[in-house]
Amino acid sequence: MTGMVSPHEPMYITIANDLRKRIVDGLLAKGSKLPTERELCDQWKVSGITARAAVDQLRGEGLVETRRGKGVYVRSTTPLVRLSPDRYFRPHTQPTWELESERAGLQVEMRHETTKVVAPSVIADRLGLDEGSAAMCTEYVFLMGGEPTSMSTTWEPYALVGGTDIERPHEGPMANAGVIPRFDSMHLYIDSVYEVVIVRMPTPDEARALKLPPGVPVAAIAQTFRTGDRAVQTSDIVFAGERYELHYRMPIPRVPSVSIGDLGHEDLTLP
Amino acid sequence: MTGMVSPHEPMYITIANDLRKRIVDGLLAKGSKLPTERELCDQWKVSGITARAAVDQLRGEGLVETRRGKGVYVRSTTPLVRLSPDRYFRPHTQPTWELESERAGLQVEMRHETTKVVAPSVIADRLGLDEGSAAMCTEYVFLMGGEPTSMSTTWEPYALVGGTDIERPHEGPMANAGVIPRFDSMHLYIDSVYEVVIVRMPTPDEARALKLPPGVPVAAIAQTFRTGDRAVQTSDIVFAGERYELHYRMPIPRVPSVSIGDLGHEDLTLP
DNA sequence: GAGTGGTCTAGACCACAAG
DNA sequence: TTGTGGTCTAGACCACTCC
Repeated sequence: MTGMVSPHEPMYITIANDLRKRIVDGLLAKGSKLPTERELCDQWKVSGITARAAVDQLRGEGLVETRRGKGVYVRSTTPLVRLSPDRYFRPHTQPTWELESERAGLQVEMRHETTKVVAPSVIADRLGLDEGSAAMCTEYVFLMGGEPTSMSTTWEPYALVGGTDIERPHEGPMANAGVIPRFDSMHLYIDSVYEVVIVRMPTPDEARALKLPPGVPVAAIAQTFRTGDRAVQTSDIVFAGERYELHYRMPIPRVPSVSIGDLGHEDLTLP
Repeated sequence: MTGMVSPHEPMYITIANDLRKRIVDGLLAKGSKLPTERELCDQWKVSGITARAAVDQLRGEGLVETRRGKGVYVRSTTPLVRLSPDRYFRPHTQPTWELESERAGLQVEMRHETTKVVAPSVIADRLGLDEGSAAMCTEYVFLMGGEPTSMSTTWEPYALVGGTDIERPHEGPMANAGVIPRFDSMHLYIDSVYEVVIVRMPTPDEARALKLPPGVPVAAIAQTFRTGDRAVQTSDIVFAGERYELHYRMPIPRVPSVSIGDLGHEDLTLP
């Protein structure tokens, strides 16, 4: 009686396919409003729950976003920020996040809080510290255009920074400088960074902190800066998916195992 | 009469919170079965659709997986495969995917098909070719333990490989060798790889091809191999999220802009 | 107040898995 | 055959947004 389009294809899939086609074909532009659920009920002769299932389907694909009391809107999926491959090169007077966000033309804000803690065991492991060692821990929330887009937690060995000018990343003469010039000022010259990226759905806490609509994934990065074999800083970083592009450029040595070494992978526990 | 836990908290959220706690506390182990929807209805005195909403919530968080006719099961979220930072180093007689999957102790299978095509404009752009240039295009599906885990499409300029021993990546003397030794054999020595990673939800096509349960995100990578400034191969790669860890190790030059160059980011259109 | 999405009821039938 | 999740009905009330 309704569509009966194809046997075995649920009605809500049919409706979702129709809406998706209109989105990818550009008939429904980025930011535009979809038919209301009640309009879908009338047009397709289905119950509210079926119309809703169609919208849920598209939301799960990250194509649309629902706004209570307003409607359903086509999401913009264009990444806002490029994390460039030269993000760790010197000169590096501005921290990475600030450079990158300004490149995207967005107002930038950072909230942070530094405390002295006992390093959690996975962190002690990443920093090459003994169990129970102290570390300076800084928690960050980054906002772009007023919206939170990433959060991270950074640990530095207290044995390295305790009692120095850079004990707290955002105080003293190197306040707000990036990690590289901060350690440069201690004559600890960072020469490599190791990153492990995984893709997953956010925890409810992360979804709340990053104001992620349902169905939006995140990239979680475990990052460690080293000078030689010594780890000087490690971080757990969570990015709102679809807002960031991560760029990597890696040289490929002409002969086996030069310069970067052949240390194999690292075992990093991810957030 | 039911839980009445807190005002304003929807019942399905309360149920989802309870189930999530039992999962993260380990009371419900990886792979174990959750209460059936009907059991949840009885235990919480709610209708089926509410019990279902709770399960949908956890599925959207990637915590559980539904199997029709069987039940709801706690997903294992441990990544199966590490893509190591030395994955592009020489010697490189085995292709990357094979090395990495075997490292994970899984049987590996690759399906591929190579055709000569006119390079799509975004691909021509990435390869530095004129519009309408020909390219050799290979489509891959990779399976681990019988399950598809990633898919990719690779393009190489026909002007470079056409009529040579390596025109088709899986035929001839260098059949099934990795991209680096293949081009080595042509005296084209690849010296850098550029990768752009984004995180997003799969398209319905991708979800079907990779057999992804609803709510599982993917990593999409645009990858280009170069010898000097000349691009010799570019790929669009899609990984099932939570099955891969991407590892990167990058040297940080002691002085600005050495060795790797300071070419800035690249504009790569992502799949 | 009118319109929107969010939650919910109390059922029903279907498709699939397993004994 | 029984039990599971998947889809669906025809309503209802609530919370939020905008006028």
